[in-house]
Amino acid sequence: MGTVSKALSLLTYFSRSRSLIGLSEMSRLSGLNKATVHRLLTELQDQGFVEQAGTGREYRLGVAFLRLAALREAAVPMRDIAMTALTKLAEATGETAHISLLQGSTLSTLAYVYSHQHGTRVTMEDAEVLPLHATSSGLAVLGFSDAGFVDEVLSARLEALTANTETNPAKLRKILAQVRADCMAESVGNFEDDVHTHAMPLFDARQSCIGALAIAAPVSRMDDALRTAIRANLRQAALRLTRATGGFLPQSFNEAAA
Amino acid sequence: MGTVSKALSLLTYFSRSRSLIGLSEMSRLSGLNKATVHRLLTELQDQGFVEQAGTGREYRLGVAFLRLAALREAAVPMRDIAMTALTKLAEATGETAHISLLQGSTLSTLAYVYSHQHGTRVTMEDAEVLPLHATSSGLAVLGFSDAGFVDEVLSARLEALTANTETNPAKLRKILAQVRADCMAESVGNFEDDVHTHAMPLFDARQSCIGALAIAAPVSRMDDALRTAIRANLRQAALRLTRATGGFLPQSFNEAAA
DNA sequence: ATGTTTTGGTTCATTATTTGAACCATTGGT
DNA sequence: ACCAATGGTTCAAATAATGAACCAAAACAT
Repeated sequence: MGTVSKALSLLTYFSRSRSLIGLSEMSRLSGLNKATVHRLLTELQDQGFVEQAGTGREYRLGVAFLRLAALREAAVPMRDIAMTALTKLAEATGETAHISLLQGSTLSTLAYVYSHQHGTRVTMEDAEVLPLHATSSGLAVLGFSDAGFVDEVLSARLEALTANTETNPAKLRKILAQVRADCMAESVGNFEDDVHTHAMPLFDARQSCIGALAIAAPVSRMDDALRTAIRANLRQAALRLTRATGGFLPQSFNEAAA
Repeated sequence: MGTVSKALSLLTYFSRSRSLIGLSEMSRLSGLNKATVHRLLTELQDQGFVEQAGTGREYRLGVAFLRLAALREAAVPMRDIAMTALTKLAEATGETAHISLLQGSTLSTLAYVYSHQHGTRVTMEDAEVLPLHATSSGLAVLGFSDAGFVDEVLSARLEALTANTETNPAKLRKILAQVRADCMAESVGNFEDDVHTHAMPLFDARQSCIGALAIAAPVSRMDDALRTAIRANLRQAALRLTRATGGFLPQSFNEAAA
């Protein structure tokens, strides 16, 4: 594994619940020698990608990400376009709309918008990590990812997060076939009880799946009319979002959507 | 120079006006061999830090920055806090408020807020690059940066952007001494004609200066009352912003501010 | 107060990775 | 049709990275 890849992979150990990581802890998480981790983190720190904070001089993500994210948004206003799409989706459906991006073998929530039409709603958190096998967003992504990646994900230990979570790889493959046929994933109580979600994949300029757009609603509100509205609005919004951010739909998606 | 540093330094060549860079172009900009650049960019691409787009398969910043910026904001909501501070500053002063972060030897605009109290205003652009020697933000940063960095900046070729731009290193050092005494930088027509700006430095958890908070107004509106209001509001907002994002003021700043 | 464990950090002989001149196929310009 | 520039690849030689062993300080347990 290249040195640059090693350094960048250290960044993936940061999460919402683990925003500060010490040197020894990072060594344990990554399996790399403490001296190696120290050197890699020092190079990341010199360029502002991590910084030290906290009492024990733990590391956290640095301000370079804010800067470069702003630069990336100036070039491809993906988050801005996503916020517009999410707002419209939330208004049109009355439910929570969110977008997440692929990070390794998980999804990271980029943004979400709540609807205020009801007294209850499905809640999200910034940068929340979503598993691939147990969410509609994850299934949408897997449905349009290359076979090697799907194999890798399905051969890992799949955690049952609710009584409903599907963890049988053969059954998941069948679900993925359906996702490909529908160009949409649907999930009921797989990740959280009483939550019914729909998701569609998003693609980049090279037709690679990079994330998903999703709508989450309480099961109790999901009648046929709501489901039809969600499916129609989500389809339109996801296709528009991929195109608006300079992405292209893969052939397999186009064929199934026809 | 370490391999990781080399790879990350490639990212700094992207700018608002140069969001797509081809392999050969990046080789010329960085002075690195084309094969080396290709390998470094490939490793960055594998982790989502750059992606290929455009007709000639040029590279641009990737979606990983959006994801990790969201994660960083979840941990230290600096941009969120900054937007609140900028909004208040713009309202309190009636002028354009903005925040920029240090990137190498320049500043990168992170966010800005306009006031709508007047028919005219100083305008900004997302991710706009600001020079250090010719802006109040830059002078604020230099005033509270280590001597080696100041030497490096002042020994480079300093561009005269207006007839007013100070480019004499000895004079600039005198200006920096004044910035340190005032804990604030002030600049009239140095970067743009007819624009009067004030800026204060922002610090990180290790007391390093990482950027500046600034207010820009047309020269024609800058009377004593406005100047006093700007200075008071800016001082309060900058100190609060450093503290709210877990930063600490360096000793030199505390002594001068007393 | 003392001893133990764990931490962040450093060193340098050894090992692994990176480098870049030379090359190739394709695209763009004249 | 020819030339220039592009993105991309190869692999012997060169350079950087590695990690076991070590250190001082801090945290923890008694």
